[in-house]
Amino acid sequence: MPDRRPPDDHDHASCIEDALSEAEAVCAERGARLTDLRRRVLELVWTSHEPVGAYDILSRLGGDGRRAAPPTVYRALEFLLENGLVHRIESLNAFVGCPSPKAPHSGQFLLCTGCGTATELTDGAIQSAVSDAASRAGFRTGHVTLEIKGLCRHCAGTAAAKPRAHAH
Amino acid sequence: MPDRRPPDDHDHASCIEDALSEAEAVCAERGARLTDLRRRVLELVWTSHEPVGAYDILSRLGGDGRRAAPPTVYRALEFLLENGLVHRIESLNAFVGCPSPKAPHSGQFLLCTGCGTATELTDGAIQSAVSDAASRAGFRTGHVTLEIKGLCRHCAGTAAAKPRAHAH
DNA sequence: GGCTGTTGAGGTACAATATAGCGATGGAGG
DNA sequence: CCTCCATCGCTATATTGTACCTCAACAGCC
Repeated sequence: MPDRRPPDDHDHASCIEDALSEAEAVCAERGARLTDLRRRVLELVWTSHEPVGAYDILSRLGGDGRRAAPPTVYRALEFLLENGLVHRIESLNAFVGCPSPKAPHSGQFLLCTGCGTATELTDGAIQSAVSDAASRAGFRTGHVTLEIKGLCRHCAGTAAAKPRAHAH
Repeated sequence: MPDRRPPDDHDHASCIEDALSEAEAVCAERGARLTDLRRRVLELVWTSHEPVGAYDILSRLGGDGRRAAPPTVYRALEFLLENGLVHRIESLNAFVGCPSPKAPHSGQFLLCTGCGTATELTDGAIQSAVSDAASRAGFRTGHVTLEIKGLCRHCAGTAAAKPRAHAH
C-alpha cells in the first residue's frame, strides 16, 4: 500500500460520534432497527474517511472474541445502504459513511489515489446536468454512480514535485 | 436473468463491423498490436449492447476448441481498456465496447435495468459540471466514472403498466 | 546462423468479493 | 403463553480478479 495519511488532521472522533447519533435519529424516525451489529459495522465504516472493504470490516469485527462470517457483514451493510447511512464505492468495491443520511441520495465522490480519502459532494449543477442529459435521451433516471478519481488538494501539492506512479 | 431484449432492432452486424474497423485504424495509428485474441475478445464484447462479464467472454472464447484461462481474457481486456476500445462498467463488473475510441475519454453511461442495454453519452455539460465541482474542491481530476441506472425509453413505456421489481 | 531481449499468450493456483440457503434466537403483538 | 417474523450465525459455494511461471514468436545484433 502507498503511504496514506489524512490530508488534514481533524477531530475524527467527533465525526464518528456525529455519524452514530445521526444514524440513531434517522432510524428512530423511520422505525428501522439500528441493532448492535449494525451499529458496530457503521462504526467500523467510519474509522476513517477511506472506503472500507467488506472483508476488512469482517476481520475487525472478529476482534471481540466472536468470529463473524461474510453474510453477517453483507447483511448489515445492506441495511445501512438501504437507509442511506453508507454509500458503496463501486470502483473500489468498498463502503464509506454518508455524512448526511437524512435525505437519501446518490453520492458524488472525490476519491484521492494519493491518500485514499473519499470526499462526498452534493453538487446541484452536476445533478441537473445528469438528469437533463438522461431525460433528453428519454431515460428515466434511477440511481446515479459518480466517482471521480484524482488527487486531493494536499496530495496534488505533494505530487507536483514527485509525481506518483499510477495508483490503480 | 430477466427478459432482456434490445429496445429497438438495429443492424447490429454493422455495429460490430464498424467497431472492429475503427479498432484496426486506431491501433494502426498508435502502433498498438490488435492481435487475433484481442480482436476476438473485442468482437465478443460487441456481441450486444449489454455489458459483458469477463467470465462470459471466457466461456464464449472456449467455443472454438481451445480452453481459455482467466488471465488470457483479463490481459486482452486490459489492452482494450488502455486503448479506449472498451469501457469498464464498475457497477456491473462488466465491459462494453466504446463507439468512439479515437479520442480516449471517461465514459458516461445509461444502464437500463429493464433490458440491460448500456448507452454511452458524451455530454459536455456534465463534464464541465464535474470538473468545475472538483476544481472548486481543489481536486485534480483523473478518471471519472458516471453510471446512471434506470429505464430506457422503451422499457419505461413498458414498465408504466407493469412496474418491475428492483433489478439489482 | 546463433544469442538475446521484448511482447504476447497459455496455464495453475490462489486471492478477493459476494450470495444461497438453512437453522436458531428473541422480541412484539395477539 | 404462543406465534410471527426480523435478525443473526453458519456452511458452503459462486463470482470476479491476480500472482507468477513457462513458452513461442519475432526483431536486432554479433
